Amino acid sequence: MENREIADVLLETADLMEIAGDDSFRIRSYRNGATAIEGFPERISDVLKDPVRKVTDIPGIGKGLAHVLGEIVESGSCERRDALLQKFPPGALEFLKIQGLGPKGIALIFEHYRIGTIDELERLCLDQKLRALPRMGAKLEEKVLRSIAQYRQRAGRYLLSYAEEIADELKGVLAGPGVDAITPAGSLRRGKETVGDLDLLVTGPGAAAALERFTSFHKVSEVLGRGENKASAKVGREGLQVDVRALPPESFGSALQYFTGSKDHNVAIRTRAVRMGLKLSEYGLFRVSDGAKTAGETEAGVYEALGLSWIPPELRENSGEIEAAEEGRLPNLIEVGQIRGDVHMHTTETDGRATLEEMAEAARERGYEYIAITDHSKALAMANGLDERRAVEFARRVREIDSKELGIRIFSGIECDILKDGTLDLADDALAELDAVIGSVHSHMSMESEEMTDRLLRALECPHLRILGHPTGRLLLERDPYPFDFERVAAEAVRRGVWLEINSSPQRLDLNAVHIRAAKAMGAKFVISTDAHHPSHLAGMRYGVATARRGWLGPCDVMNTLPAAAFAAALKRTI
DNA sequence: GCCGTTTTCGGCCCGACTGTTTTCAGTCG
Repeated sequence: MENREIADVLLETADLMEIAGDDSFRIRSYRNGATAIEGFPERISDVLKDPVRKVTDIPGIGKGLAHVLGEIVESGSCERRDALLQKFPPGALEFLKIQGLGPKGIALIFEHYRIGTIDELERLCLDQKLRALPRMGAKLEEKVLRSIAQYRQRAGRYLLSYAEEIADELKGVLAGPGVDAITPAGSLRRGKETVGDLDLLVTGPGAAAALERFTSFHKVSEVLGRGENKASAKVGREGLQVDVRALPPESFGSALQYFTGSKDHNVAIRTRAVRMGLKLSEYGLFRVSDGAKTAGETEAGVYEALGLSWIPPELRENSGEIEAAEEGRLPNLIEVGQIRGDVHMHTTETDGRATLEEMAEAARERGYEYIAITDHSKALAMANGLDERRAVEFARRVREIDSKELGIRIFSGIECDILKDGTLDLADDALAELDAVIGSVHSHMSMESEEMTDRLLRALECPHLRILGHPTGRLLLERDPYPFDFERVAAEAVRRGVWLEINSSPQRLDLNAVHIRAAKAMGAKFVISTDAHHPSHLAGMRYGVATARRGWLGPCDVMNTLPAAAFAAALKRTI
């Protein structure tokens, strides 16, 4: 059992405990324990097996949780969770994802109505029965209905990072004698921020045996179908659908092209083929006149036969890439290796889980030339945000460490809250002391579009602001972006020389590809950063880079591809 | 439930908004 899965059980238990009204500090301990386990470098199940090791040596794990961990590794659940699942209907945990309903509200609903599904909750709102309960009213019913609609929209989708995790695990399962290659296709290959299902292509004489291993994999919860060339199954606790296809080498290229999509891209490509007297399917590219096969072994060969240069998967959305490929003007896309520094990260000074030194060391190991330490500002009280005095003091410490030559340049910075009125959370003279100021919205997100636009425009007026952090505030599968006039804000950012962040956190990926491309057209500059709260998060850079590629960005558009000295100079430049 | 220690239990992060009240609980970040 992976640490991540153990952590999920703990988090789920904590959620249930919250509905049950358990002690809030005990609940927090469960959450803290989950965080500790998720970030732990070794497998907890191995540590548990080792008679010499003690899980209680992990900070945040005491006697109580050690016992719970044993139960989880043993059975996949724990007594407390099972008891709570008995007490509440199975849909209880889903209810927590509905905005406006918290644990107290859910408990109250369960007390009065026997419901257990989102559908029944919707019925309750439509029948105006929620308002009969204390402290609930018409507005809440509306809010819940709106939220249910959003919830349904994202149901059945998974974060890119999660799909990648499952894909990596399945690669290990599928690998074996006679298996030449295992290639993920679909939206995972295109680097889309969320993924509906997973397509894995297997080639080689051992492919049939690989399908067998797949369907008997212990994390498969339900086999949906199993034929000679294809197997489908639901995998993992979340039930992600995975299709594994065995392919002959002669049609690998056309199959990869076909299963990578997107649908729109493929429709356009096939239409193009028809116009050329060809027919494209997953089995190959064929001449209509005599049925002869003209391509199919490699993907590049398929595109070439259609008069196109090979199109990077991230661009395949039928949004101009085919024309560009035809005219030989596909963009030179940015690559992960071109990023020279991560310029948005947190430390234990606020809500990060590693020290400044640990983060710097991890960044150095990744081969970065520089980083910026950007902890939170005071408005984010729950994160122990920095006030002016602490911010300046911390910047001094950062500079001291920097001068000690850790083998990496460290810029002092802050992720400063953009307050409700658009002013920044810290005074100008304090911000002036810092190398890199990111401005981000973390509160008052339900403003009207006009007000939010004004707020962001006002923030851009601050002369010290260098980067607009996660500009739309979305949380994937959780919270929609706040509404604002993106064009106006991007134009103003360009005018003032403020860079737009592409936040690589897999829960954010903010800006999205569409905004990136629009902003680039307006002349915007970007940074791609991870918002890391732990050394392990630094690896998330690839998601941001994938998103940037989907937005057609090249290395020249991204400031943190600059060498340290040039980046430092760019930080200083003011309009 | 964890931690730290003043070794045996007290402290653990909190401010602000929202919709519901008629003084504030619940939710959110």
